[in-house]
Amino acid sequence: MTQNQVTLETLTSLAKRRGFVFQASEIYGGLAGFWDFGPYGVELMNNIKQLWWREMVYAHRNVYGVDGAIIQNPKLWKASGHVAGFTDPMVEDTKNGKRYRADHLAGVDSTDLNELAELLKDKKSPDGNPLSAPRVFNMMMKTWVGPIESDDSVAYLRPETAGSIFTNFELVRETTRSKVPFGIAQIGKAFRNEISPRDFIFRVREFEQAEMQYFIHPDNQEEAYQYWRDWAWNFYTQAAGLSEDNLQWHEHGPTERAHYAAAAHDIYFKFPQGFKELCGTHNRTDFDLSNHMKESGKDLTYFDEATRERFTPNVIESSMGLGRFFMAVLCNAYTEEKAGDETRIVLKIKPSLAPVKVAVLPLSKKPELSALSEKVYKELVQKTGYNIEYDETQSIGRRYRRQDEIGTPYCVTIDFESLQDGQVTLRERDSMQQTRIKIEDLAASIKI
RNA sequence: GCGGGUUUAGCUCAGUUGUUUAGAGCGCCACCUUGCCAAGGUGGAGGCCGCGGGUUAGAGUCCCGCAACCCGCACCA
Repeated sequence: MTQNQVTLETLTSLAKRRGFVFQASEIYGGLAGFWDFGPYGVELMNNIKQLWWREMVYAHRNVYGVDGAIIQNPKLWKASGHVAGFTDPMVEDTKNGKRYRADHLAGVDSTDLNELAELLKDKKSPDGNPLSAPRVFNMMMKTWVGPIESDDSVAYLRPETAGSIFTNFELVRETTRSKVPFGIAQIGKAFRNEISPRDFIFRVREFEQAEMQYFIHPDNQEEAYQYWRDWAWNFYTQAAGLSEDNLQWHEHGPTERAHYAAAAHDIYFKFPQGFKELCGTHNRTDFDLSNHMKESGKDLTYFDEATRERFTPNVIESSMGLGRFFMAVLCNAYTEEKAGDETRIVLKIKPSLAPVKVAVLPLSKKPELSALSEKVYKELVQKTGYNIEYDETQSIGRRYRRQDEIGTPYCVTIDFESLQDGQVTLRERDSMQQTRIKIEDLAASIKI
């Protein structure tokens, strides 16, 4: 058995062939950085979201969910630092086209193009070539609200979901009558004009995040930071079933951190292209609430009745890219093993995450078998509520392999004896073990 | 965004120095098979050869532009 030897090509090919992920607007040649989820992809993604939501929101009695708008008042992104931080002045080497941060080359912390142009006037590129004039690169996607495109109506598609959590901090606290510490969680799309989308769905321009902001007393930073780091590790290894061998910690150095973070610990996953970021636990301090107070003029401080103390809550963030997690789940599950002379491809995915839980497979297309199989199928759907598939085409072996390839944990086969004895064969994905059981015991025998 | 490579069936790929109806394996569909791990037989569907322009009597093949993907570089709040 070789596990996690999957290449990016194998993964992309499987994802398309089996209906997990398609290139967005493929018939028009696609669009760099955008992907669509197919029938099995959307099931897997929904299961992933459900798992995270359960472990994050339902498992913590002081964590609440919200679902914010993608487009917010542009002032929000000014306060969050994204208008400044996401807009980088860049210069180009005029000979070889290599691009550099103008402020880095000039050795100043400035986004003023005139100032940078002046400072870089006589500078050469690291390769000794003349530089172009500095230009602004904006990573935020722009749009216009209302039918008239003017500077007044410019808005941005959110570059991260967190923004609306901070703006709703006070409303959520009030409506849930929460005391600090408490958390607000959100799953949703975010958009960034990445310069070069890469590596399948790893680096994309439209992506989905699952993140939670935990509001705490400033004295509790260490404790909360540690708690959410441990939570993240347990989530991936226990709840999601990722192998510990495929995960490692990565602590951000001072130059790596986002503009808002005082400390950052990422978990990296062993993707086909190497160990790369899967999720992050960041200490955002009071950066966000303080800036929103400044920009909005609203008071977002918290008064602790017990200690008679007023303070600006600090924030520990737990965030993850769902597309990356999706990819990690597939990589972690992908297995090739020998079955006779053939290579069997099987996604050893956690049953709770599997896109299809059970496949009902009549051994023959004879009407009397189809009738019983349809009945078994319908009853199973009703009793379990699972996504269940019905397949009667081609040989039984082939149908098993189809289900293996999408990670279906159970197959039920119905034969002519079933008509007599009311029993069917339940086949388990990983062991390929078969057991004969009564139809009425079927639903209870399926362990997800 | 820069440099290099690639793009032909759902997938993986072959197509010679330009020439008539563009191929293979796998996959898919139908029929046969009381049939349990990609079996076999027969039949079938599926390609404007990435898109657009050009050269030519004639282009999958040569030239130009664009797009997407892959590998480096740079970028990654």
